[in-house]
Amino acid sequence: MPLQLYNTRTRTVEAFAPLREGEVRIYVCGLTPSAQAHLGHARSFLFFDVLRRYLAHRGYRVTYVQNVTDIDDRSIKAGIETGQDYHAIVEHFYAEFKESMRKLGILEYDFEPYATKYIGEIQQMIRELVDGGHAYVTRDGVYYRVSTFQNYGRLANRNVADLESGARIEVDENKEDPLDFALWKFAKPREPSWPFEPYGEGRPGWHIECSAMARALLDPPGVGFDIHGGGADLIFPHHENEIAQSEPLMAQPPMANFWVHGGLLLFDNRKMAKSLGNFEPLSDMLLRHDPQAIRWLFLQTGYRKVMNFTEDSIAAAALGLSKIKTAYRLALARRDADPPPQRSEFDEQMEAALDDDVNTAAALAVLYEFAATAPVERLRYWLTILGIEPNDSWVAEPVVELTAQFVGRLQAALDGEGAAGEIENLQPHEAIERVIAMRAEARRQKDWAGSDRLRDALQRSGIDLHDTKEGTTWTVVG
RNA sequence: GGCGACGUAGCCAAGUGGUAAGGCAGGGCUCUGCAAAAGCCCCAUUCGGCAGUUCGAAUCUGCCCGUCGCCUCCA
Repeated sequence: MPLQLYNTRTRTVEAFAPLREGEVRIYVCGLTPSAQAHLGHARSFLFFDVLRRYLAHRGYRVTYVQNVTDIDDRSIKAGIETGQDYHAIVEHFYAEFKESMRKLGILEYDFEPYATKYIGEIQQMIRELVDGGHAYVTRDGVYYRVSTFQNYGRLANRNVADLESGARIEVDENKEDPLDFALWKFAKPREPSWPFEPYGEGRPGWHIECSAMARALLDPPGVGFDIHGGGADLIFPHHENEIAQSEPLMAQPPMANFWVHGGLLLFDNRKMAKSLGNFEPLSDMLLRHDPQAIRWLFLQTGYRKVMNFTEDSIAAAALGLSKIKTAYRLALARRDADPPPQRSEFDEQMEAALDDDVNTAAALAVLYEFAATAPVERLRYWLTILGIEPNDSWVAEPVVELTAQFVGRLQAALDGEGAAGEIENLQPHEAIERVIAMRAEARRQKDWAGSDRLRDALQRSGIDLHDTKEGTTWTVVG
């Protein structure tokens, strides 16, 4: 069974097949870094990261492009108001975004095109549109003539008449039609601009960059690429406009075979926005929460569904993930008994879940079912496909949280046991091991009271003990 | 006003015609000197409401109630 994937273009779930044998080309609309990114951005990009990893698992060579809109009205305005270069602002926020993506375990993109690095390609496309009668020049820019594109509104299931009657479209007497949109904006004083003969100096409109960069990087011949993605809020007008700009110039539309959109993330049941007072930068949120728990939380919900974020939900996800971490640790301990690598029921069920329109929630259920019995190598493999790579923190005790003061605290807790001196000058983890050894000795002598006092001392110092058949392990608690 | 999504146990959530996955929380048991951890088991006669189609509906149709999104920059 091939991968089944929902296609916004056809509004159905379809069997995925690449246009070129063995190769999948994906373009995802990236960030406009004129402000800090938030968790909603993370949800969207996290989904495309999983899709990409799974396509690679299915044996496809994946080319993943995610653009950077490094010029827009907001960054220009902010630059003028604060006296900074608009591009310095963009670079600052984008660097912060990339750091967040790294923490979330998102794979590096194959191409990360900046709009301002593709001015030539953008201008070339605008020329072709003007030459073909799809665009016209006004006093303040070059506009796309929507009336020349028959399929306008098809992706978003809107018809032109309804759109035109809508009261929310601003009236602009420069435009032939209210639906027409800017391809090129002529420069006003102090605005960054590029020369563009014969039309006039200025900068690209928002939508044209994606059309131009997707063509340049994924589809020079104009016969389409495989997947175009983004958040559901981009369907209209952004993706509709991209199609309108691209398809009249193509040898063989559609622009993208599959259009894939991720559901939006809400906070307090509202879209996150500064004006609503529910905005928290992604970088701050990553300071408060385990990035893998955030990914786990998103994996629990269908990618197309609107999802409401709450602090309770992330806490529950973190607990659920911790169970998997423990299972992984146990799997590591019994790895000698693992069967030789071969396809198993576990693999079958994971693929069945992910083949079904990337049903990560179902995949997680499979993971929970097999976590206690699967070979550690398979467990690691599938966790990695989901972007949850087991790292050192999964197996090693988090000694980093223990400072030199910890030993002092432990000594104080041991006061009266005559054991404080035993751990003098030891590193935190050595001190813990020492006390565990002392407790083991006490237990051997059936000195339960003494054993329990040592355990209590560790507990008061923030260390929980777990007795297993293989020996005693410990974890740091709050 | 137009377009669309959603409403499943205390909470999160999968399932979209064949008789309710999974996670968190809760309860029980096993193991253990005790505890913790872990493992096993239990936990919705029912899917916002009301009609209808069907042998059969959480899943399809209609109406109603509620929540949200897009139509303007937006992942």
